[in-house]
Amino acid sequence: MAEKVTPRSKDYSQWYLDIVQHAGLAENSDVRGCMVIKPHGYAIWERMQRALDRLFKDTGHVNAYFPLFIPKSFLAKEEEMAEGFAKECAVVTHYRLKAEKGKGLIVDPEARLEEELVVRPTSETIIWNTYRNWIQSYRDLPLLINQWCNVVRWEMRTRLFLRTAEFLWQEGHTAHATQKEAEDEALMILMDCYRKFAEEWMAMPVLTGPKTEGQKFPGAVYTLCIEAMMQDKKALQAGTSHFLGQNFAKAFDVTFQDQEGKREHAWATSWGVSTRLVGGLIMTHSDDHGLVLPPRLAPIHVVIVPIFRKPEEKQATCAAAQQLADGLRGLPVDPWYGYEPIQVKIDDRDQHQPGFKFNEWELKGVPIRVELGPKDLEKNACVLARRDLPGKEAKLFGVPLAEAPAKIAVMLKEMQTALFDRARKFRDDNTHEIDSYDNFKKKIDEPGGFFLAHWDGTRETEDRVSAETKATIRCIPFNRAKEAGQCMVTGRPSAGRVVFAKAY
RNA sequence: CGGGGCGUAGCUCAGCUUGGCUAGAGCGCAUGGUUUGGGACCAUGAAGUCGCAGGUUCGAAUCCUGUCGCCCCGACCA
Repeated sequence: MAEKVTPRSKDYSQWYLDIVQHAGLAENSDVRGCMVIKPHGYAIWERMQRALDRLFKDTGHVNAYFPLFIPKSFLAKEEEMAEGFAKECAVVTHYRLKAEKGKGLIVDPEARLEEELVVRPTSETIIWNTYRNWIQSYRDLPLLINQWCNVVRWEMRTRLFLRTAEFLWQEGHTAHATQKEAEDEALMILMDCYRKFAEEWMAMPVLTGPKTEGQKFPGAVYTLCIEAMMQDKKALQAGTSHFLGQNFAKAFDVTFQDQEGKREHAWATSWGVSTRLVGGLIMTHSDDHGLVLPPRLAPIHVVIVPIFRKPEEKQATCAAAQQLADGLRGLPVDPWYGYEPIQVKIDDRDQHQPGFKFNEWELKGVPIRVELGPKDLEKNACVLARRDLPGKEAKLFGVPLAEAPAKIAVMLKEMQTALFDRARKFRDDNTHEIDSYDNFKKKIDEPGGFFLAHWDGTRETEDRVSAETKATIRCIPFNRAKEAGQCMVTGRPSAGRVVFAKAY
């Protein structure tokens, strides 16, 4: 058997690249650092978008669109942000090319922009500059806006989905009349949208809590995050929600009159998740056979492989497959599947043998495979295989065709739960309390994982750990035990344990 | 940006050390036939500016210089 996927145990990075390539998710483009998202990868992102968009809408947000280009002076207005993003901005300096004999196209030196434009690395500045005109009164608040777009951050080192120079994301930007309302918003987005989406749709368990001062978003008062553990036990920041205080309102002079007629600066939040989630999805569930997709995000839920050799067998099995597909599509539409009927594919290609098809659909991560051959038809039955339970042993034989649609619907839900439970067990099994820094240094690489340790709360200590071990504080979990202790590095008092890990 | 590795057909790679005649293989692809319950087989065929640009040479995939890109490690990074 020609194995296409490098086993995780042999080379985790190569395994990841193999999955991305062989499942047809994305490839590197000829533009440095920029990827082409292929149809199967984009379909997953579309399903993520749809679920997230619904969560945002259900919590009162609306979509809008702001420009790709940001005047350099806007970016400069919020000092922390300017500093944070300066090193990774693409800049537009000219607005015209010209054809020159022998040289082809050259940048027209006559066409220099009066003010250079930055390709958005994030849109707080252009949006708050716009909000100045939109916000006059407390009656204009809250303003709850999201946008789906691309952003560019000129990264030194890129990895498909996980870190690319251009990526797709959503960024929410809200304005509020009070500090409390803005803080509630940042928390609500984190817990009711991001955590909920990660756990219930992606089946990816996440820790929730604030970042440390050193890890927060430039321009934020504080940053909340969802943080997940990948199968190599490294952490992935999967989403962030920022309380921005009045920093941007002040930088862009956004004020409103409150009920007493007083002028106040508006309070802000911003929050985002990106195509990085696709990388997280891969690294949470997939195995050495290929991609494993949680049913709620799978572009195809069920593939039916009719098995035949003679034309009359093809005719019979394909007809049965069609009938089964109709049965599945005819199930009551359940928002659980992503706001549309179950997606079914019949693979009736006759240039490939069934075994080939089984492997191919496993590589692509289709949650349920139905095998339907002459022997099954004799019994009016089919064979069901769940993607996360590989091997012949796990197949369900002799499932009556009449019962298959209902059975498959149940299996999809069971698989979703099983993936989440397995991922959570993996994370919990690889999360350790630790009190000795020497011990920590020994264990951070092998076995690795999340380490719950006391920390004195200082930037210096965090930087020292980072410099000495490459591990960072991923999050100060909301649900940590109330347990005073001593910093594992300095021995100074600590209010509770934080999560140290190596991260993507 | 520093260290290392690699760029030859869509993919994986051989050939390079020691320059030479028509640049190869496997997979994939096309056509025909036999097959078909876990990656079938036979036959025929299409497909490569040897990453790019210079240079050395009678002659460069092969040697030299430069350059671009990818991968790994570091630095950097929400």
